[in-house]
Amino acid sequence: MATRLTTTSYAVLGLLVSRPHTGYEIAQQMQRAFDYIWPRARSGLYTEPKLLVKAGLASVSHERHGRRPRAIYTATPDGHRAFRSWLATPAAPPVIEIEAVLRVMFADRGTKAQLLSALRELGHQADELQARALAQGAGYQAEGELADRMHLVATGGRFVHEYADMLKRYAAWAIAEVETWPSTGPAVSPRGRELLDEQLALFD
Amino acid sequence: MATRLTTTSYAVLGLLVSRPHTGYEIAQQMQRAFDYIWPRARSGLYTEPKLLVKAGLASVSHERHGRRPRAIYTATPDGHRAFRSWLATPAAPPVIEIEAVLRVMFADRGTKAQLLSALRELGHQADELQARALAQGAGYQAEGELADRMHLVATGGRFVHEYADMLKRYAAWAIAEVETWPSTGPAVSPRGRELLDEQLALFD
DNA sequence: TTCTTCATGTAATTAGTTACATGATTGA
DNA sequence: TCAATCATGTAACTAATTACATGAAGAA
Repeated sequence: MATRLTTTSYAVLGLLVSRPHTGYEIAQQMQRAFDYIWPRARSGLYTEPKLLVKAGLASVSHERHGRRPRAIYTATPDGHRAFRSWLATPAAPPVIEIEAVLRVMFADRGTKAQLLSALRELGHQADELQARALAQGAGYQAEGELADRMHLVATGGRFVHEYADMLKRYAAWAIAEVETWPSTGPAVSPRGRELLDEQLALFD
Repeated sequence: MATRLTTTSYAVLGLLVSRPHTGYEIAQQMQRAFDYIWPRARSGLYTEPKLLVKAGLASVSHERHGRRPRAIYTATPDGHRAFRSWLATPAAPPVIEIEAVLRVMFADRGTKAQLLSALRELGHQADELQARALAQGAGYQAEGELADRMHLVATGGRFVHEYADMLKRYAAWAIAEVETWPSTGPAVSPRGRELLDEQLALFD
């Protein structure tokens, strides 16, 4: 029976706990608020609330939107309870996927120019991320709906900012470092030893 | 025909390009070197090289290990070419999944203690990550096999270090911030406005 | 001999994505 | 009335995970 709920399910349930949402509103909120730290494809978000209904954690009512049906989901008392007990469980550890760094590790198979370009790209992506997050933060300043959750939005938003900043700093550092190499090949290996030692020395 | 290769496939191909690997060695290397930035379940890594063979990018030879068969994979000339042209393509943008921050955003549904505990947990996870990465870095100092790729390993390793450091700083900051709140509820909303303004001011 | 760790995979399942399709609303 | 954008989903596919199973080697 009740197939185990995922973190994504709980994120959606969390939205329904505060007020009823249509499918579209769920998709929108998930992207606006969580896309930076819990990215999911929009289309999949339409199916999540159905699972919650099947599990008894949400209820649907169907309205019409012109001639189209539209579903409105609300958390049931069971849903409220389930969400509260989820908050008491340990959180999944952080996960990252950074292809640019994978390319760093394989850079000796390619050219220095390719490596630099991957790193510059990473820097740009971080810039954009930070800009988007900033624009959104500014947007929240205006709105009333989130007024009493602003401390939480801001505390979450700070993470995104710090993260993007870290990416930028790393990209800049790596670019400067690689610039000093004659190539990505084994010729630079004395520098490799230095780098490694330097890094281990960051601890004491 | 040839189903499109994933980044994971190319990571495995990258290993085969430098020398032949058994399935076990592939799994081991992927975990040792890439688990921090490109995590994949061990068992799945055994099937990746089969796809490469099917695509003509690798070849297998079968040895016996006692009575058990064991496959040894090597990149074909096509495989070398394919890997080189992959290096010329743009890298996928970075992706993160940080459940702890999701819990921050929903913290008004739970207790302050729960939020603090999620944040402390994040801090510990970052500590462990950094410790593991450090131990591994130290391991590389000894070995000879990687000597001529040390500059790359160190440059990639630096990322992991910076990333873990960022997590630790954020967790510490957020804990200190939340400690000043009477609760996670809406009562603290003036502080919310301050936090947001502060954040927007980080740009100028 | 037995335990542990190293080594080698397969089968079943699932969470999530891509691609597709189309209705409704609003403003020019 | 046309274009753009807002809104609402479904179907097919796939990358990846979990769970399972077991042989080989070395140490005690």
